[in-house]
Amino acid sequence: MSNQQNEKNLLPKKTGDLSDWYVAINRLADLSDYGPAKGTMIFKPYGYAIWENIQRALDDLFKEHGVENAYFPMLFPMSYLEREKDHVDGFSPELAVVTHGGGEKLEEPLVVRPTSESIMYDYYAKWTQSWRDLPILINQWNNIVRWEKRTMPFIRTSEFLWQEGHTAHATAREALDTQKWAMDVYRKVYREVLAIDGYSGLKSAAERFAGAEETLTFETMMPSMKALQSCTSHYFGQKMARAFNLVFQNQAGDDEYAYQTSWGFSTRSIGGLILAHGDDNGLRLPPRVAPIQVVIVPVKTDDEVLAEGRKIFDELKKAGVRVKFDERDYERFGYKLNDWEVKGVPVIIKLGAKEITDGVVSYRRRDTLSDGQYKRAGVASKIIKLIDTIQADMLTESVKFRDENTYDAADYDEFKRIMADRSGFIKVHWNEDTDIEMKIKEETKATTRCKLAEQSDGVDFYTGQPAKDIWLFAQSY
RNA sequence: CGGGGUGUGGCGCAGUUGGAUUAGCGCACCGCGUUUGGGACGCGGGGGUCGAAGGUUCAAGUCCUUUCACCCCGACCA
Repeated sequence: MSNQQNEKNLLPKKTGDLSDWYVAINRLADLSDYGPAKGTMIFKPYGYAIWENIQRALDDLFKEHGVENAYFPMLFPMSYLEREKDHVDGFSPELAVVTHGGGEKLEEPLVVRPTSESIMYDYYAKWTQSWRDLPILINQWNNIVRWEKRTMPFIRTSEFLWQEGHTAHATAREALDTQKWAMDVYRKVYREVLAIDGYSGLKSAAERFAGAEETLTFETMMPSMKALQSCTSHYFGQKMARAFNLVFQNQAGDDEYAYQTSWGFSTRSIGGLILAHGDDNGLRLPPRVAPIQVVIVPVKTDDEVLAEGRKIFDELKKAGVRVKFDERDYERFGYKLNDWEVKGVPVIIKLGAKEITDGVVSYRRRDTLSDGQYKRAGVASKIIKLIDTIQADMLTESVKFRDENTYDAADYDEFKRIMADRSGFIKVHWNEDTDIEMKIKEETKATTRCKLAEQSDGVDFYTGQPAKDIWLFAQSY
């Protein structure tokens, strides 16, 4: 933290130095801590609980689709990565390599997985003979190490957690459908669980995953107007299968390389969540990811209030709400309210003698900071409705923010003006050209985020030539 | 990897320019009491050897040398 404030552990303004705010909120909301080695982080219980909620949402959707979980080793020989040239070129700059084990130098160094395509596909090849062995639909929840030069808790760390799904199919169609299915799942979880909307589409050749033929991405807008690449889904065609000799005999009796996909969703999403929804008072968690959805804070911890608090607690718990009753008697009322506000709990119930006398339940919504009351009788169903409303409102807010900061640019001058004046996302007609892309990056710092699915007749904003494709540009995180 | 910065109780910092009594402050922590409808107050406590190593000096947090680490800004990335 840079300056004076924090006399009382208060949070800096989000509208001030975003980096200060981000670091402070991680500490004050008890989300994370720095690890002892550069770029590593500790997921504290409250932060990890958010991840568990995300995991559950994704995992359910994967399994519904027939994807099974498995686990492959974290260490494998360097030679595995080297079997696909683009793949190793993409990852070698950020590899952690184990050269010694048991006090002796290893004959062949082992890499700590930066992603698992190579080791998994080698085994897929061993397991596959016939078209009947396909598809293979495997996911793993694991950790990944990439030696990042510039790190930030959750957003980019040397070690991070994610899931990586890896599939092999008998046809290109099936693989492409799977690639798209995974992105649909991701988009759904971002929207419906994290209450964050963004843009999805195909990456340009320059921004594509190392070794992939096509990469689908979901790009979300952060308050700095920078884009956060929030998850990706790749189509490999037969490229990886060739490198790993993943061959099957098709129904006609011919040998054929399998068609493959991989897709990943990482703990970076938590960083996006913090940045997208947080405000000057701290974290704001959408109810579906919130480890605690409702907290009951007693004004005084006397017997009457405690008894009533426990009753409300039981009712909400029975109704399936993740609820906490803050019975701490060594902290004051005001302190506790602020504590839960910083932690982003969606609904705070304030319980005192007044409420008991009047037969009501007072609450505050964290998202809007507005207060309200319900009749005591049947309060659980009201709270559940409130939780749904908050979830929906936060998504609406996110969509609005995204749309309000997305601009069209007819030509490069306008493009440059927008980037310089207010930043944001820019939609343009453009014919993909890597040289032009590089030039734009140099001049404006903006890069292509993705090619949107929509198409229309228009003119290329850079060259003035006819163009159908609509591309999204922004500065990336 | 380039540029900038910082290492002093758990956290945030002052002290370093011009070396010198037992190294300070705020928050946090412990005890007691008074408080309690939006981050309480009083009194009393505990805790650091100044990132590390070496050197100069009668004397080093402060000067010199070396070294390590982390943070921020850029190029690379989920």
